[in-house]
Amino acid sequence: MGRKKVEMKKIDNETSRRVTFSKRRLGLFKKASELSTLCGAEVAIIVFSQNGKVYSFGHPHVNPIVDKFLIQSILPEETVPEMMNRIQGTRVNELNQQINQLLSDLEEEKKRGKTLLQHPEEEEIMNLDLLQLKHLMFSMEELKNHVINQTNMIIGLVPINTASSTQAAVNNTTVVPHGYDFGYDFELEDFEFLSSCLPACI
Amino acid sequence: MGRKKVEMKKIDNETSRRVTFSKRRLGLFKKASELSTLCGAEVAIIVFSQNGKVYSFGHPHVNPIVDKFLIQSILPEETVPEMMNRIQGTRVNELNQQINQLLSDLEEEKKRGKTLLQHPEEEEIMNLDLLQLKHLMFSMEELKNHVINQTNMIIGLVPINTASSTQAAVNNTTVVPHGYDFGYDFELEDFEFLSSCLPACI
DNA sequence: ATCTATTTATAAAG
DNA sequence: TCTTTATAAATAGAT
Repeated sequence: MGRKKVEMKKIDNETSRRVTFSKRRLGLFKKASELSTLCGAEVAIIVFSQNGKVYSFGHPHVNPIVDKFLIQSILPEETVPEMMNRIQGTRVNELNQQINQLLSDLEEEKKRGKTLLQHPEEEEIMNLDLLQLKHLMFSMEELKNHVINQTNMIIGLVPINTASSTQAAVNNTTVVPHGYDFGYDFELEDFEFLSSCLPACI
Repeated sequence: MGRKKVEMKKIDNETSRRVTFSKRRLGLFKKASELSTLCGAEVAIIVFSQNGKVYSFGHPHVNPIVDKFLIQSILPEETVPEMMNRIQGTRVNELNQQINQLLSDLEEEKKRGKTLLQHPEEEEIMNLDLLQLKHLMFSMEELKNHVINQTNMIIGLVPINTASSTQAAVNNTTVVPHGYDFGYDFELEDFEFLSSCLPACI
């Protein structure tokens, strides 16, 4: 796209390499911006120059997209679009309120010496929310392991584990000591434990 | 770049929006690939379609660039290029060996009832490595808080904290209970604690 | 998916 | 670095 066709290999001349980097970086960001505007997509770009300087672009913002990507890349593929739809359509604190409601319902039921699970209709609601919580716990546990593995790799403290994010990291602290891989035959205590540790479990 | 100039607003027609998304996404990735090749840069792109489907590009790989960005965005700006240079030039396990060496040196010194700090030359080496460790601890603590805040924001459990990554997250577990913000008047135990918890401290 | 008319990006020059 | 300009590349609309 210029006076001459350029060969697709690293530009030898330092000066023209820098010039090309500047021009094309801006061009790339412009293209990303257009893609975002025209198609309603979220785009994040991270560029490190050869000198280690960082440039980033994000519409609307880089970090939320990066975080979404990290979670996305960890979750089983088929659950992701549903989860994202649910999350994006959820007002802040709405899920929190749901959990609080469930917990106080639960508390009331316990006082009456019953469980919600004895009511078929409420059982279904409960299972739905437990499934969501289970997925969240899974994603956060995996995210933690991913971050640990990647950070270790980056700082070179342990040998590179090529299958990092899908394997559990070697770590001897148990953040979620129990109730993590429960099925539908869960204990009520597990549910309370899960809810209480959600904001601090990473 | 086509038969007609297009207005820079979201394309109304669903079909042509999808077509444009496909075409331009590929174009964007191609541009990124060229930038990377021509200029020796590292480029990562994350795209979410309007339907929440994720597409990513990374040269050489997405995740290492994303992780580098997360750490980069947390560290004080002036230390980053040096740190990255040091990290990139360090063979895997080299830093680990350095730490082990320091720890065994430390053990020997303790047996003799002395500390390395009494030797000016060794003190300097020690201070350098402690500074590095301190920065690492700082970055990891901040990274953890960042991930906690962003995840909470994403899943909507707590109100959005707009200054997330630079503020400590509200969390009542203390991952690093002491020795985190130490200066040069540190305790030897702190150094051992730091080293021992590095792989598990996120 | 493939084809072109056009627009856009950009290499080289100023 | 900033502008200009000739040309390569990307792509909008059509098939």
